[in-house]
Amino acid sequence: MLDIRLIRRDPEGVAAALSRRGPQAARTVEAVVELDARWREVTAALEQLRAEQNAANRALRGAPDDAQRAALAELAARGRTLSDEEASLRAQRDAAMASLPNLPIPEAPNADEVLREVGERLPAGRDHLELAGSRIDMERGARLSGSRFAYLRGDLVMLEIALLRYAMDKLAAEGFEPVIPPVLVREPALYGTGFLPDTEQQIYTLPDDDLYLTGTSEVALASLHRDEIVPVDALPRRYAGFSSCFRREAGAAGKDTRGIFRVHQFDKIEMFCFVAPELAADEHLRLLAIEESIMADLRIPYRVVAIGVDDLGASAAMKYDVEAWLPGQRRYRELTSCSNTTDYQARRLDVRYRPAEGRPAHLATLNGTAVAIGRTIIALLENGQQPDGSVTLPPALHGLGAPDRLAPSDGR
RNA sequence: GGAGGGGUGGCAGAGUGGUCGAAUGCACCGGUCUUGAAAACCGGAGUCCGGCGACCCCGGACCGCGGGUUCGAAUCCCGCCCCCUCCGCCA
Repeated sequence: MLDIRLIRRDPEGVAAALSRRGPQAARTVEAVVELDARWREVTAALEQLRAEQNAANRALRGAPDDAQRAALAELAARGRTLSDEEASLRAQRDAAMASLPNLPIPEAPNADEVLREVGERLPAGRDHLELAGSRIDMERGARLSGSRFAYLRGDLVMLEIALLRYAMDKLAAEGFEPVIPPVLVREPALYGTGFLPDTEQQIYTLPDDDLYLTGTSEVALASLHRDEIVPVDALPRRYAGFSSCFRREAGAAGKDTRGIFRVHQFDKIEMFCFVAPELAADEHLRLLAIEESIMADLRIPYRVVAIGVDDLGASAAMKYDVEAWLPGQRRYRELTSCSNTTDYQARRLDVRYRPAEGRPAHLATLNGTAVAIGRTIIALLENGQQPDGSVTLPPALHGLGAPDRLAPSDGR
C-alpha cells in the first residue's frame, strides 16, 4: 500500500515512478486521486452533520418531544445517505490503492543487470538427478501426489537437516531469531504481503476452511507484528523462518520439468527484517551480503543480479537475485533473492514504531532467502560432483549430520 | 464434534439506552515539596481520519471486527474473529 498523503501531494511523481512498471498503474493513480477527492468532500459533509447531531443530542439530555424527534430523524436519515456514500467511495478508493504496486526505488534498474560473478565454475557435468539416483524419487512422488512432487530419501535427508542446522547457526550469529511459522494462513496475511491481489494463480487454497497454503514463510513472518507498535529499542527485528513452501506453479507448464528445480512443495529458510525506514537500504545490502556469504560457505559459484523493475513483485521496491551456476544445466539459475519492500507491507499490515520525534510511523520490511533447500541441494550436487559420480560436500556442512562425501548414484 | 463463559485505555477493572473517550486503581510523564530519593499533593498523557503534508486549534471516529435497530448504542439485535472452562476425539 502506498501512502495516500504522498499520492495527494505528488500524484504525477507517483505515476511517473509507477509507470516504470507498466502503463496500468499510472491510470490507477488518476482514479485514486479522483476517488479520494470525492471521498474527502463527502466526509467533510458527513462529519459536519454528525457534529450537528451530537450538539442536538447533547442539548436534549433526555427524550425529545415529537417535533424534536421528527427534526432529529430527518438529520439521521441524511446521515445514513451520506454515510453509505462515504463507505462506498472509501471502498472504491481503497481497492484501487490496494492494486497499486510499490514504488521502485531510483537505484532499481530498468532491466536485469549482472553485478558480479564469483567463484570457479565447472563448465559442465551431470545433473542433479543423475547424481542423486533414487535419493530423489520423482516417480513415486508423482504416483503419490502428481507431477512436481518428489520423495527426498537417504543421505539427502541428512543433507537437508545439515543445511537447516548450518543456516540457523549462521543466522542466529547475525542476530536473527529462529521461527517456525504456520504455513496455513488467512487471507489478510496474503493481502498484507502484497501476494493478493497479484499472484493468486500461484497460491493453493483450502476453500472449505478459508485458508491458504503459503508459498514462503515471508507471509507469516511479515504478520508477526501486524497491528502492533513495535518498541523502538526492540529494533531492528530479524527473523529466520523455516517452513515448507507451497506453489501451484500454474503457468509454468513445460518449464523446468526435470528434477526438483521447480516443485510444488519445498523447504526454505527465510530471512525477514523490520527496520526503521531510513535503514532499509543498508539492511538490503546486509541481506545480500549474508546470501553471498552462504554461497561462499557452500562453495557454490554464483552471480548477483539487480532485478529490473518490470520483474519486481508488487511489494518490492528493489530486488537482488543470487544465481547459482549449475553445471548440469550449463547456466546460472536463481537460488536466492532478497527484496526491499520499504513500508509497502508494513502499511498494509499496520506495523509501526514510535520514532524519537513525532507520531508512530510505519516500519520498513525486507525479506531474503537464506537457503532454499531443494535448489541448494541441486547446486551442491552438481558443483561438488567428482569424476566417479560421488559428491564432495563443503567443510561448512561437515559435522552437522550429513556425510562429508555422498556416494555415487545407485543408478536407480 | 458437543455444552457453557468471556473480549472495555499499557495493565487491572467499573459501566446494561441519554452530557461516556469512558469511573477507579496501578504503571508512565511533568511539576510542588526534599540535600537527594521515597511518600504525599497538583497536573498531563492513546490511536486514526479530515480541516491544513508541520505546531496549536477545531470537527469526526475508535469499548474484539463488521453490519443493524434507535432521535441517541460500550450498553439492544445479527454475522464473524479470538480467549477460557467442561465433555468427546486425537499426534
